[in-house]
Amino acid sequence: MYVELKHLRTIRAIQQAGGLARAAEMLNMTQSALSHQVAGLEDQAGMELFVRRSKPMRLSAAGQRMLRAADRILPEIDAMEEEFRALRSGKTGRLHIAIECHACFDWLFPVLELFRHAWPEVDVDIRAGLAFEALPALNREEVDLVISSDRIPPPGIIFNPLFDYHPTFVASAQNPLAARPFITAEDFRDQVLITYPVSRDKLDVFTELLTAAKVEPRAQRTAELTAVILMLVGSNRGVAVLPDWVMREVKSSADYVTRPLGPQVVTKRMYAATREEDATRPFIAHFLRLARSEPVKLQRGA
Amino acid sequence: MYVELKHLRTIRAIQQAGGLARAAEMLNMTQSALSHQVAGLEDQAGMELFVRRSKPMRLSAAGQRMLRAADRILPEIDAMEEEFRALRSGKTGRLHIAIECHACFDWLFPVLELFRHAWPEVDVDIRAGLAFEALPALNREEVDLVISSDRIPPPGIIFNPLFDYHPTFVASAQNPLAARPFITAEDFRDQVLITYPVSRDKLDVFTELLTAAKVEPRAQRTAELTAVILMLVGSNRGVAVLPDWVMREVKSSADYVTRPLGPQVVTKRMYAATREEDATRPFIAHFLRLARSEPVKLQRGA
DNA sequence: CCACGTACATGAGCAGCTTTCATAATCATG
DNA sequence: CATGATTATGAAAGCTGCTCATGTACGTGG
Repeated sequence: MYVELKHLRTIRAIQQAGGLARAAEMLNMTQSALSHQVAGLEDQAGMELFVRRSKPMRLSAAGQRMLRAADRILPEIDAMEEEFRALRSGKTGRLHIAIECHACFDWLFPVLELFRHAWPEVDVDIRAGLAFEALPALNREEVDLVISSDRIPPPGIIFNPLFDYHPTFVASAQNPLAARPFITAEDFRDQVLITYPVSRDKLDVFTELLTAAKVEPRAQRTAELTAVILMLVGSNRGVAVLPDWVMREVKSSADYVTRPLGPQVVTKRMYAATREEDATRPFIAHFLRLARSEPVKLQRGA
Repeated sequence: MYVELKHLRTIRAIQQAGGLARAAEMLNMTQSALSHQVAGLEDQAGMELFVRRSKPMRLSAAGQRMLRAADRILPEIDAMEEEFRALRSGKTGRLHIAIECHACFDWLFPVLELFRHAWPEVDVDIRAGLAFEALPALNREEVDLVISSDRIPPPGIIFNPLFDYHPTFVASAQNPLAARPFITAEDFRDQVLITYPVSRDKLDVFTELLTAAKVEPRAQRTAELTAVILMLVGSNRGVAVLPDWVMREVKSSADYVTRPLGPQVVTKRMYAATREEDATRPFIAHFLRLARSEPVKLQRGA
């Protein structure tokens, strides 16, 4: 038995039109074509789908069963086609974001909150892409946008610059390093360094400072959440290097000191990687605009 | 955009097979055919449904949306086809019953209880067909079986005999007619007659007795439920004529008397009307068997 | 780095399904 | 019983969708 949507549409049309001739008109075909089609379908089904005893042909019990399927399925198809139309016109789409940078949650949530209101039809999701390689996933269309620091863009991928930030040293006010105007690699030798639980090539403090200087901190411990890291730092259990925008709550507190990395200030750039063809889509462009303007407000507010 | 189930099957197959070539094999067609089809579908959709950057072709975001539709719709189609197979093999079907006879609930429920266990897959329903003409509904396949007393079968309809019964007079033991050995038409002149609220041509007491004798009872009042009629009779508010099988509870009570209609005993036959082609279907035949044997047990138990 | 294998795309040709046209059969009604 | 409405049927045209043959792109191992 090989059913097609065509058949379901036919069943529904005959039911609605209350007769084969009228239904044929609804479907823009001749009465003859419909008659042939119905005959074929009944052949497939192996039974009569219509009662012909009364003249305007009516659905039989089996036909009514098929109508039930039609009434459930065809609206789903219509809904899907509607979504595709919206997708084509650019009013909707999918924005699944992978972040390689733990601290980015801080500015990403406010940005997404704004985005969500502007593009309610877009399917938004975040995947804390720590477990997998985010950039290849972009190519496979498993995700649509990757938040990442500077890297070499693979072919087909564009790195859209968002904003610059300063990886900033933070310690307890009790820590001896609080006396320094800036912090150098050597200063970490005697410190417990608290970081996110990711590989060193994704941690600014290593890529920008320690790896090049071949300095190993006294110890390293990890915490998942920014708040936890700051708590540990506050109780002088260690020091950390975090992007400047997460410092806004801490700067006003007397318990903490924040210092630039030095001697020359380290500046990094945050990027949103997208597929080449997506970069100009209206809602992606809007997201990029938001992701450029909102985080700097946090940085200023710091 | 003209989607067909074929396309949904294709999407699903490519997803499951993880590639176009393997999917083509699954669907028993050449790789070329599938490639053409996918191209056509993407043309319809107006966008790429697959990512071709990585070699085994994968679903794009839009393709994943279509896969979701496929995963919802195709199982429904499979289920329907399964039902049709069962329908063809006679293991299942529909048994929507219309009853023209109020008192028939009494024996119909026990019969359906037995039937339900034997044919759990058959869709059973009762329509208290008092509001509409049941026999034409049979022809239109709105119902599949009509419980009815003797009539002239319309063409295409078979009246399957079930059992014989005696319309029986019932009155309070206080009623003067309790003294009579049998009840004649004339006896109703002074009585309040309690009946179901249906037209006289569906009431045995009229069709078999009063109409022919041109006798009008002193008054007629109606009640929907058999139990209510018996209650009214028990308190001597009137008399009634009911099928013998409903008398079983009443006969043992000293409050009631039951008497045959006379002088010669009136016998009627109950029928189950079905469409000609349905009469031999296994589950219909089984229902008929049950409807022949079970009610007589009630009659004997009376 | 080249040769080869794998995976998908493309074009031409053809078979078969679907539609149309013309007409017949059937049914309901006045 | 004639008439109009509704569905069925058969033949022929047309088009869809398939296969075959071949091309292109990508990755891989010698």
